[in-house]
Amino acid sequence: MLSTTENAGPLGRREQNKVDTRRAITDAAFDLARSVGPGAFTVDQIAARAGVSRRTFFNYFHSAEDALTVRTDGFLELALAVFGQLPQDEPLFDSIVRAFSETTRMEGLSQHGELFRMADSNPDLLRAQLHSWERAEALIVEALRRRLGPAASTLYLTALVGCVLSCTKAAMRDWAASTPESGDDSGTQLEARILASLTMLRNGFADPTTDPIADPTTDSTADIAADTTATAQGTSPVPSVTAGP
Amino acid sequence: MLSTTENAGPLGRREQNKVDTRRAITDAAFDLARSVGPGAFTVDQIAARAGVSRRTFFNYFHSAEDALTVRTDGFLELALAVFGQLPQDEPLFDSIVRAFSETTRMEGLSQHGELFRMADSNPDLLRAQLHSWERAEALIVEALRRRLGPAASTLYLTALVGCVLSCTKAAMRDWAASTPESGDDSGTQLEARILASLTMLRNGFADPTTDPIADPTTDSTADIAADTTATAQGTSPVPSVTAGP
DNA sequence: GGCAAAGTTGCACACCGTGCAAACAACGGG
DNA sequence: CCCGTTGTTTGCACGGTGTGCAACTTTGCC
Repeated sequence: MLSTTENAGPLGRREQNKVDTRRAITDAAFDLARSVGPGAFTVDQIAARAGVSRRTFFNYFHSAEDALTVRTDGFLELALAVFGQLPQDEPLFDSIVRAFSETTRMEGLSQHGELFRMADSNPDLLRAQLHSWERAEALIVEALRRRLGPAASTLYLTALVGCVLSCTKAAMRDWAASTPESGDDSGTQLEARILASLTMLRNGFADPTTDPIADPTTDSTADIAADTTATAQGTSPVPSVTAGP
Repeated sequence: MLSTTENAGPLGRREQNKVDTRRAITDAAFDLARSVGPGAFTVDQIAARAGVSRRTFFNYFHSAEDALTVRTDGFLELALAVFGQLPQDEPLFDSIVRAFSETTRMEGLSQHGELFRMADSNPDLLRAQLHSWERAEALIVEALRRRLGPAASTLYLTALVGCVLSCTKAAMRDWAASTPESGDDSGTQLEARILASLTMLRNGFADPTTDPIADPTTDSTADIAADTTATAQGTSPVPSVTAGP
């Protein structure tokens, strides 16, 4: 029963080979997309660069664009995993905010932003990414349903999750657009935007003039929320046109 | 030759022919999707049924699925058109609610719901629909920017529009799932869900236990909103949403 | 070693999406 | 009415896509 054949880690050779192949394909796809541009290369080229046959590529991915959504999938799976580990008695919105804030610590964040930017010029890649978000939405709805119990209406759940993801998406878009070349602090830049957009959501988008990015140093989301509300009630009703920091 | 619409309107023969051809293609695509199922037919079949050549099909649409997003596009364009015609001094959220409520009066609403349901079993169709929503989002952001002026931050705009569309999408999903065979009142059923989800959004999704579908008779969403806002601020009726110039 | 399960590869085939040029139909002036 | 212009349709060709199938190779296990 005790086989002395050395296994590198908990994964068997088969599992490890699959992981490696998958990784080789996604890396090859990303390198090609970066060098010649998204949509400007063929599946054959990806397969050749990854060192596998064309047929094998299609054993792993449905299309060339799907091989580029791995980072997006990872981003969203990470958020889901973090959310699942948070205490159940924590206020719901706090859990959500923390889960998505944590995603800014993921590996390959800059690549993720780069792919976000690529989608602007490539409809097929955009569709693949949208599909990735959509799949994540279904998973998160399931997780939320387990947490909130069967009493919560489906409409409430799907609308909430859709809004949370829309806010995160908007934050990522803004972040990707504003940091073409990401520095070391790009993670915190993204986190600030996620925090800001989710705070807007929590406030029901009451105040259009708030530009929370201008002051991303606040570490407590409750402070931001209270602050925004206070601003809305304290100052006179909203000079929307003349709002300046 | 294609259609019996002898409309000698402002359209010349060329324009009219194009409209007819486009219509013939979309109708053929929808009929096929309904009869044999989405994704179970080829472009050649669509072209044959529409009475045009395969090449002509591709002069109008990029793919078979794109020919099925016309209703989705129409739905969102209608919302945008309604929104553009509303008075600028109306509270923003009220305009949004009204714009999307109006869409329930569109023609071919039941077909729209049917296509929504088809997307569940067809990834490519789902992607095409998601892309349609995405395109609409960009247009609505533009319209909102014109209304709110350049002071509103891009993050605020994109997050808000994304959330509004997510809520509408959730409403449509719930509606499409709950009314497999649509009756005459399906429009009001959908409208109630849109109202409910957008009210949730306005309240920042504060109360997970609310099941607004159970009581869709609420005619004044402002009541709910004012209630929540008053709770948060404690005093004045607060035009926080009303960023009117 | 040797067998069975799992994974890879080449091949064939239908389908997709597009550039191109010829054919065709709608305008509009003479 | 004829004819040139312009815009649309169509057939054709060609490379790329996605998948079923039948070898073939690798891995796991006795």
